[in-house]
Amino acid sequence: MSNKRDILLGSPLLAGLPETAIEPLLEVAKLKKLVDGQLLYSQGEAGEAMYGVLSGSIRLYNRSEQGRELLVMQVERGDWIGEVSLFDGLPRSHDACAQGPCEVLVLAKADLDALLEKEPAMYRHFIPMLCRKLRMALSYVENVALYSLPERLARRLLELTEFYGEDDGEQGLRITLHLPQEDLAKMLAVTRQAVSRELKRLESEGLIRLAYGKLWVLDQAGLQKLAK
Amino acid sequence: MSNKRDILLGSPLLAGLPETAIEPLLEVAKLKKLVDGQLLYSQGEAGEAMYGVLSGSIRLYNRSEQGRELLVMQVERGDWIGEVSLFDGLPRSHDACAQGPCEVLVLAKADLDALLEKEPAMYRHFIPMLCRKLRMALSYVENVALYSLPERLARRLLELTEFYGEDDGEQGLRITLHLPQEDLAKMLAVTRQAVSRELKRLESEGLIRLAYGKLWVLDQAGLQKLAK
DNA sequence: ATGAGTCTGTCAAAAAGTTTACATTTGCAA
DNA sequence: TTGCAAATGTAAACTTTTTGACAGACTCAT
Repeated sequence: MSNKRDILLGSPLLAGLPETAIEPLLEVAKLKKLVDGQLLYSQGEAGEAMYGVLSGSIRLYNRSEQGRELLVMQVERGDWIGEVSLFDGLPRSHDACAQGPCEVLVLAKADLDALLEKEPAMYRHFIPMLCRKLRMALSYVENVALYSLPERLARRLLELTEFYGEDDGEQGLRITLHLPQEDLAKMLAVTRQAVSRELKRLESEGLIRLAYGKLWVLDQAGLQKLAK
Repeated sequence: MSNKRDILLGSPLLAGLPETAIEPLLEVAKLKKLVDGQLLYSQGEAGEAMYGVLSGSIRLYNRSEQGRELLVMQVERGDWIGEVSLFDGLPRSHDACAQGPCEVLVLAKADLDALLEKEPAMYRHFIPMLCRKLRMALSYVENVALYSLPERLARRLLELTEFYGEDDGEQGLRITLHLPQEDLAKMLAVTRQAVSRELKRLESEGLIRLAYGKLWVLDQAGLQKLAK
């Protein structure tokens, strides 16, 4: 119990919540551990809870019947997912998979409803989150619909550098994220082969450096120019 | 003045708002008329107001530097747009253009802030709207990234039939919407020529009927099968 | 009724990305 | 250290869509 409380209070999940909401939330929320690849929920299901990521990361996928896969979002520690289905009652829009081992906080629909009933001021705290996700989705639309693969790849590498870039002593910024070309392809909605070809091209132009499972961004300005 | 009040009270814009919010809103909101094609706001600008559509429709576009255009959303009477930038303070994510003559209600940022300050319960009423837009955007992502042109076209035609389909005495449902193939192409993120080719194919298979500026859906089940 | 602007159909050449196939490299665990 | 699974590199053939170009059809306002 005290364990759950400590983890929760130490995470950014509750930042900005009114005091009066934190206590009851601590009461009802449950802790859940996920192993790598575990499915938290899947597209089409009814939404029974929302989840706060305490450690690890959760990936949201869309899958077509033909087996094509799209990696729409990676949610990190401190973020919530699954709230939309609780608000509008519609089915899950994605598969949610643990990427590596994860701990999530589970807030059941009934508990959320009760909390909101007692503390309607809490509604307000969902607005920035929804706005952020809406912008993310709209930007995804814009990118995939208006820009070619080389442009999208440059943009995505810059984004990833922003979030996961780290100076590791080598030249340039290392993108510290388990990110095989296969996954990058699923983000960009193209095949792995196409990504491989383009990455090689970027490397030959000196904009990035590649090694097995690793990627350094050497020339952000150069990528920016490609990104338009 | 009473004109504005009448229009407003007769529109679905205020549905669900608490009584205590409607009165002050009526006070501060302004009426604005737009001519066909008029730009309400444009991508990158700061958000100074949100807008409720009273009549006509507003289209949201993204444009690339290369001149490619994407028609992301068409907003109809009873819907609000532009609220996101007021909440998060970030620039407009789209160009907003009047499609045909429009009347919109203008709610300035300062007025919205004052209203929310006085009536924080109003935050709650933005949540369903944000959820709906988020789902729309996510579904757009899924479609454009996972499905081929023939599939996307079938899906879009079915959606349009849902919203704008009308029995006009002829065979099938007429899509009552000014929708040249050029615009359909901008929704689907392909060229007009590709849309023209695909529409012809659908017509030759008996799923739709085409005439200059008009389109009837003859076989929804058939489209559904194409849509996967 | 007519001319201008809008909308549609079509085609050939080019480009972009997929598919299929296979070889190689790397990291990790038994 | 060896064997396996994961990740990467490459290439030819193919498919889809774009590009650029043009002709014809339709509408509407003057």
